[in-house]
Amino acid sequence: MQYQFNEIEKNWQKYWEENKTFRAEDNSVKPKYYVLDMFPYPSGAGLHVGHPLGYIASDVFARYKRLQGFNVLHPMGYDSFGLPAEQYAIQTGQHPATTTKTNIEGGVDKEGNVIPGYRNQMDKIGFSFDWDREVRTSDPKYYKWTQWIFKQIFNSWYNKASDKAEKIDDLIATFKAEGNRNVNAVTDYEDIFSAEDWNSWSEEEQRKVLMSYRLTFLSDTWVNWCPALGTVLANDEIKDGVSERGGHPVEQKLMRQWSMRITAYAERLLSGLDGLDWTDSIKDIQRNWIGKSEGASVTFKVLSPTLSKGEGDTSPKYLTGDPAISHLLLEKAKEMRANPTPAESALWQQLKGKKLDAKFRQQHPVDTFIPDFVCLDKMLIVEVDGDIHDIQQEQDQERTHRLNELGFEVLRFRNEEVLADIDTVVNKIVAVLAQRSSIKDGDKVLPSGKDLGWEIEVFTTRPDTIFGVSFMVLAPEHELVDKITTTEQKEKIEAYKKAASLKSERDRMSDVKTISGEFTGAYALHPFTGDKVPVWIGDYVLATYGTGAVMAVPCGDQRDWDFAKHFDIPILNIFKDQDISEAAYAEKDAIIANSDFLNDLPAKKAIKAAIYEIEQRGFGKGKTQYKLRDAVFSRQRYWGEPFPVYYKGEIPYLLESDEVVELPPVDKYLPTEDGEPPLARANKEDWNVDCPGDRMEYNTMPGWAGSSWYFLRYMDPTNDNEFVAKDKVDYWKNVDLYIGGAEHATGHLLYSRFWTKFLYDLGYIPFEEPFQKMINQGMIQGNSALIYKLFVKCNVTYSKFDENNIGCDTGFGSLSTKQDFFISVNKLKEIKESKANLLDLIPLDVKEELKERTWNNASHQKNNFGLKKNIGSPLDLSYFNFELSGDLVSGNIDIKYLNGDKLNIEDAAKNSLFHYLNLGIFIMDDGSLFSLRDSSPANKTGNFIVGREIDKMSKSKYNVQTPDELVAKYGADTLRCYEMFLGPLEQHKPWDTQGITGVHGFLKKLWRLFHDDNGFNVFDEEPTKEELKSLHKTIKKIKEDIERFSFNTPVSAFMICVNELTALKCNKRAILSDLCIILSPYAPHIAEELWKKLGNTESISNAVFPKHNEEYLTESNHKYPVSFNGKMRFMLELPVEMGKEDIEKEVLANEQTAKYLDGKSPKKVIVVPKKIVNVVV
RNA sequence: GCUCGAGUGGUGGAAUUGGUAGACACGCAAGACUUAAAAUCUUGUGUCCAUUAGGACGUAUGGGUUCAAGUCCCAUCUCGAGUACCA
Repeated sequence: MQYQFNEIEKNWQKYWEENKTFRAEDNSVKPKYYVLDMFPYPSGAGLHVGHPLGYIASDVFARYKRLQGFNVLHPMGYDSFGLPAEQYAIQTGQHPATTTKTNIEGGVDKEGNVIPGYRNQMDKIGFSFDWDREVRTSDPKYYKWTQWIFKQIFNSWYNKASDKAEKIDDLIATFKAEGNRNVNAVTDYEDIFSAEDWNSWSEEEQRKVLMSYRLTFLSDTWVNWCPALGTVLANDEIKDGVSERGGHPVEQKLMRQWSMRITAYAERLLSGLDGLDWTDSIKDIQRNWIGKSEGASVTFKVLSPTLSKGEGDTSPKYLTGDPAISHLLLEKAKEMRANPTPAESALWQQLKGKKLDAKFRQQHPVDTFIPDFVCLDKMLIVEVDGDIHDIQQEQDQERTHRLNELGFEVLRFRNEEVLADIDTVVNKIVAVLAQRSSIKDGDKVLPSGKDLGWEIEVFTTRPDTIFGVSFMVLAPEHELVDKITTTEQKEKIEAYKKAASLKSERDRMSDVKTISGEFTGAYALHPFTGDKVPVWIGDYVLATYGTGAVMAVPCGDQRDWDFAKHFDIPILNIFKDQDISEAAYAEKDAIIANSDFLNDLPAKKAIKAAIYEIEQRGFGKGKTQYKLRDAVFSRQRYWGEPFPVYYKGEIPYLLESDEVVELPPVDKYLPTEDGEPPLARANKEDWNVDCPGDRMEYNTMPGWAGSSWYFLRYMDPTNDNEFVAKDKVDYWKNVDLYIGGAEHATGHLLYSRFWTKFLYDLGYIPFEEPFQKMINQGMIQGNSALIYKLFVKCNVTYSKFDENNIGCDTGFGSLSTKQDFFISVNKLKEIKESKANLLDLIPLDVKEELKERTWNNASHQKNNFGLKKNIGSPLDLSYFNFELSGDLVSGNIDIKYLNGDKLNIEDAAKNSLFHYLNLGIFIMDDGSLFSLRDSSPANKTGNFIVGREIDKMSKSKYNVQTPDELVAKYGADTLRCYEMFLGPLEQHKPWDTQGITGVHGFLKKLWRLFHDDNGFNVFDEEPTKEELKSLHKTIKKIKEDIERFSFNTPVSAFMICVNELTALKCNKRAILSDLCIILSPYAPHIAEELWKKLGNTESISNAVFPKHNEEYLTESNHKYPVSFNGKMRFMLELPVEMGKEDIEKEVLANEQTAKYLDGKSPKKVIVVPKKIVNVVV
């Protein structure tokens, strides 16, 4: 009786659907288990054999868990918003909803192509999905809740104090009551405001401030703009500088965008990884992406250009007022001098005319102020304050602070003090003057001028190396560059900036080797030593990371070292006993030297000490920095979730109603002429909601919005009141096993962790991580078929010279053969190996014909020259020259025309895509020629072998293998077992159908165990010991293998078991029943069929996975491999319970032992009971 | 460059904690059945030497630890993935 897999599989698939066999119960006494596959995007191309690989593995596991008594949730749905459907809509004008539906449910597209439909394809493979829970992200019933989550995020801020997201209402209450002074939030808002400030602001102003706190916010951001796709892309959607989808160029553009403040979660996203059962590689990728670095931020003061020249400007400057307002200041000063207070007047009498050995000026403008008295040489300011100063102390403080920054010391006296005891006042001034050095004495004193007060803030992970700083480098885009550059360097700096800006992102990335930079002419002050440090610009410093500036430590950083060497900047060595003459020493294990208070400390301690000291002295602080950027959340696209947002002017508001905002109809899926996103084409009345403002939001959400929370919706897919009911999410909790590709490491897998943590913070779900255990299935690669074509050309060159040897006519022409030549790949190899010319493959008469034709073709020149064919050389006066050449090109051919590596030429040529095969001559593997036009197929002698290449499986390579064909030919059970049998799930492997016959044969063999020629043939006899051993050995192995997610080895185990039982001619019910159960996760259809034939009425998925019985596995004897010096020589069967000494005796007594001892006596005998014996000679 | 992973027959791969390397399957070869083909079945199949008996060599390469290494350690090479001037 034959194994009719097609019929069996159809019947059981129908049975499962009708009986809802795989429905998951929301409330069950059974323990829960949640098995999830990554969300598929339903493309028109349908599934290829690579897609179901993960689904089969998860299905095996889900079915196994059911047999183990778990209530299993194993759902499937579609991430159905996305770019391809929209691109297709733009091309064909069809609504993406229509094509998406066809891609899922099957049908015929506009061009008449049959679309199989994801659902139909999956059904054919016999998955145990609970289809009642299917979700589609593009369904308004689904995206209603995506919008709802967006609203929650909009209405939240991140409280660093509690380290979680909180409601924005609480923050507003705080602002109202006490301003933001005590708020510790993740925000880009830098100012401090009071409750009064807040309450005095308009709603618009308040909303602007709140925008800086919300976890999703609108801001002008530099984004990756892809002109070809007409939208922005997230960092993870770009690979190698081009868009991941389509490979289009990407440029930087400043746009007003929604962003998600994922950076608030950077630390938790990082630390959360530790508890996850994911591969190290994925964790590493995420760690890398988050990019945490700890260190310090340090501020360097910059010297003014005058001093920076090197020699310094030592003469005190007379004009110290802000040049921008100098005329105002001078006028005011004159006015004040004319009307001094009595105290001012009294003091001036003591100070004027160098009475104190220092020249004082009265009412002299400095910066934007007019202090009462100034000594420019000693940079001392003396102020005499009246009563008015009692109520403006804050302003005075600020003024003093500013003047201090400029290098001035400020002495303040009160009116009464001066009038009461002027001598004491003067003495004080004299004392201070004596302490201060003259500006002429050194160049470290900052001269006055508006150009001061500049600072360079840098971030460093190695504050311990701060004494090794010998220069600083700014990114060419750094805002200080223009200000600090000296006039001498201006031209060079401008040229460098221009060159750097012209370099594209890709150039900058690819050209990391070239060292370039330019000196600004300015110097910074080392905060510890006070040394002058030259400030350079260089494009190895990125404007977008950190502060866009670095303190360069050439001895400890290779890039700084390279830069210093290249520009001949001194390299200070601050490491004890380290040679830095050839390269920088970047390891953190060195001892610090030449570094003041850091000397003799190991790096780790030195880092702490340095940060402490930096903080103490107030020019920096310890800081942690992340590479992770806030995630851009707007797409200028149609086919995505609309935002529940409208605008009044420029201010966005959330729609208050809970109603879903549906995608409005539009006339075209293209941007408007003003460059607005497609949704701008919809009028206000086209939307299903009332827009209370000026307009709706025109952007849509990115692809990752819907997929960031879909695993929650499966728990409660039809709930109209909540995104998921509390009791359901409390029961199902997070995903126990997640199977999918590793390509989402920095996208979906990071974003869904972010949203999960957010929903957890707000108390909606009871867990913080969405996917506890994850397995990344490897890619199944396509095995492309290549056909090689040789173009044969005859090139002719000719030259004619006149009597004076001057060329008067030259030319070039070429003709090719009438037919192309296709070459069997083995012939190509032969030629290559023998290093012969490819043209040797071409028949002589063809080459002669081509030369002849080329000669005739050149008739005009020929007659003109009066020359014969093939004569002449460049030395002759006039000549023709012929040359044959061959160009080898390869093209892909559809793998369905292959039998092994042999091409079925006749069938392939019938396909319009490969019509060119009709025009060619095939050089077969035996060297014979074949042409579809000239010879009949019967005359064909050899075979035509194609080249093979491992590629990504894709339509354009004609190497796609669909599961449907294989299911039709071998059945779903065979496909399932074969895909698992191919190798470890995680590994990448090329697809090859050759081995599938072996797996198919195994299922046929299984079928024959239950049947003979007359039909079903199973008896109730008592099983033998061997039969029980074979079965229980297999039960044990299957359980162990599945539980450690080794999906390939069980298939071998089943084969071994079936082979053994076949050899034993076992047809006993007790054995075969259990075999059916353990096989059912892999081959569910045949298992169900045989289970039914065994007399069971319920589905095998309700059966219980049998427990193996150790008793059947233990044997009385063990076959010991006996080794001599580790080399296995013979086997010796001994009783299991025999002790070590007895085994040793037995082995040494054995006659074969004598042979291997070769007369020597054994030094030592190692006996491992039930394992091995090793004799050391 | 850095990080992670992997290198086992002609091929996919197995060997779970150091204990018989190459299970299972493909492919190939020979044979059986058949008019023939397909299907099916049987046998063989790491490499080399040897008629056999048997032996030598073998898990990318070179060292090491061990009674014993595909497995552990060190160095090197190759391939794959991620990332890329991240301070």
